[in-house]
Amino acid sequence: MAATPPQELIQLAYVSKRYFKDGRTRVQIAEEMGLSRFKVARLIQKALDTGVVKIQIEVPGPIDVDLSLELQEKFQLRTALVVVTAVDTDEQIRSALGQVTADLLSETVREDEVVGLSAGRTLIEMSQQIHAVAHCDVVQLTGVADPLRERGMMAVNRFSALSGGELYSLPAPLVATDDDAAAVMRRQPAMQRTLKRMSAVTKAVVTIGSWPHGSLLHDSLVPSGEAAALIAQGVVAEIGTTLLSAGGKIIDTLDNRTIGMTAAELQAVPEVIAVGGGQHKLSAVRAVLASQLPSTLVTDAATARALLRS
Amino acid sequence: MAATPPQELIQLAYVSKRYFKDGRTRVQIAEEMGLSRFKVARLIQKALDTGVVKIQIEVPGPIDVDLSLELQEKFQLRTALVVVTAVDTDEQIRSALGQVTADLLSETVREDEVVGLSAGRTLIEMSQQIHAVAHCDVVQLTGVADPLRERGMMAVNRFSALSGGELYSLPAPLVATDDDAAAVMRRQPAMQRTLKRMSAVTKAVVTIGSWPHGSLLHDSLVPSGEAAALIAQGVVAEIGTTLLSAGGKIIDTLDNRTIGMTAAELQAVPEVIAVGGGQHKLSAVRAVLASQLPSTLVTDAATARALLRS
DNA sequence: TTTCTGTTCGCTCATATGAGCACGACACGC
DNA sequence: GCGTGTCGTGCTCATATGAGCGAACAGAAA
Repeated sequence: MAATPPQELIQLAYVSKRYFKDGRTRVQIAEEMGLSRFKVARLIQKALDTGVVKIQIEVPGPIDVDLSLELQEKFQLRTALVVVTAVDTDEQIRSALGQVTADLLSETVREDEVVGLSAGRTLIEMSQQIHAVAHCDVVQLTGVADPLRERGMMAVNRFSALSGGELYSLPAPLVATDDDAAAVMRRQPAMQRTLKRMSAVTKAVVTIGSWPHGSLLHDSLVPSGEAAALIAQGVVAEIGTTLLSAGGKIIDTLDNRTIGMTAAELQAVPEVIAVGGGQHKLSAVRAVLASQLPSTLVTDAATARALLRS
Repeated sequence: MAATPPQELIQLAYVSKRYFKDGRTRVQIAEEMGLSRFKVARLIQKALDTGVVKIQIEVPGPIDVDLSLELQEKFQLRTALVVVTAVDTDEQIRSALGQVTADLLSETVREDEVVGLSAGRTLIEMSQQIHAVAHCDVVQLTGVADPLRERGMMAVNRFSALSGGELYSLPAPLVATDDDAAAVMRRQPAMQRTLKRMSAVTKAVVTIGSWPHGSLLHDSLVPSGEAAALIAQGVVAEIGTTLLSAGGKIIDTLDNRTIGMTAAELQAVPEVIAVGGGQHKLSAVRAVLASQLPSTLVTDAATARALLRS
């Protein structure tokens, strides 16, 4: 095909500018230039076809829209958010996921919702990045993992302070030494208040833990040597206090000893936002998606691509 | 203003993609997404406003559209073509001007027009670059300048060969030694045929000569020592065989001795394309524009910018 | 020449679109 | 409690737009 000659290029460019930049209608441009509106329409079409006018869609910020939409489609999610990071260290990824989750919550939390937060480093990150959120109650969904120590309740504390609503905290370990200990703790009035509130949660934000590496629950069990048995049972992931097999099946072995929202309660939450990504979390994220528990996923680009390949 | 949150960004990007890339109508998108068409319209508007959708207009090839349009506007030209060159040597500029002029003529010359060409290096360049043109007669508008020697008639010869029409050549010097010599030459039948055809020219392509440096006519007069007197009379430019003052006034001192299209005939041509640019031609181009003779100008970016500044 | 074919143009008419308006939700101040 | 301003929303209706059509023309083939 022949190159478009210069005089016509000028005309294409001029018409395009009037139309796209200046927002005139085709009719106005036609009158102005003494052409028929059809001619103008064809010029605009030609400008589009020949590449004189380029339309690019690009979101500001660290979201990869294409990946997000593909994930959303493939896994039947209400929303998927794929975060792009400059470097792929776990540190960076966690920070970026936290930022995006913070924005997501600022955006979606409505007045007087009941927001549930699990404990985890990514959500601590989130709580540091969030700057505004509607007035809402905050429910701590899981007990505090030993490795986090005093930082364990940071996320709910900060978030609740910001939201100005009621805080339902869970001052207890993530997992108790045995069933009885768990039962005792659950009976404490402070606990009861929070546990009862679980069923009112409208939006749960849970981090994805990867077994065996990258799970706070796993790490809490290692000292007592119990982790191996669960791995043998096929646990590859946790979401909140719920353990999952590679196929996304719920593994309830530990349920009586964990303190936090139950799998059944989680399933009843209208909006479950699962957050997780990074090098070694791929199969955990896959399991979580297979479980159908989350309606929204926040993850990183590398993980997203790997999920789409499989 | 707050940054647009991620979930909304996804929506903006998705709607934009459907609309701009996939060409769906707003109504279709609205149905597909379960929104009102007004909502979709507002999302698209927001995408435009926030810069999620960027529309850039950029012509392929060496034309600067903005400068061209500004020139066109400022000097009331039918068309202005501003050529962008990688390097600003006269050599490069001449080649680029030739190329663009070639494309321009390929585009605009209609069947059975009568095209007039002046002699000059830029038009020789043009004749080498042009590959197709409608069938038309070609009239040589000026005699041959001594410095060009045998290349003087190259442009008309090549152009005419390509067009397949009649060639009206002017095998004579650009300027004769005196009025009588000019009259004698003009009376030759071959000349008469061409000179009579001048009034039929529908499209004249003339190069802009700059006095004192960059003019074939000037250089032809230097040996006989006559150039100085004309410069003293204020000649700063020539277009074809017509001399111009800085204000664009026609200086007719030499008219009886030059062989070629007269100023009056040039004024009568419906479309006069003036071609010229390069370092030292600025004031000549300015004079030519002031003369109101050309309806189209082909020049380089540096000259265009200088013209717009003044 | 005639005929065929492809291109460009401007038309009609159904549909899409924009401007402006009215309504309801909500937050704020008295 | 009650205005009152500001949103976000979807409406109406006049206008802009796209799809598809036939006329006009040019170049190629017969």
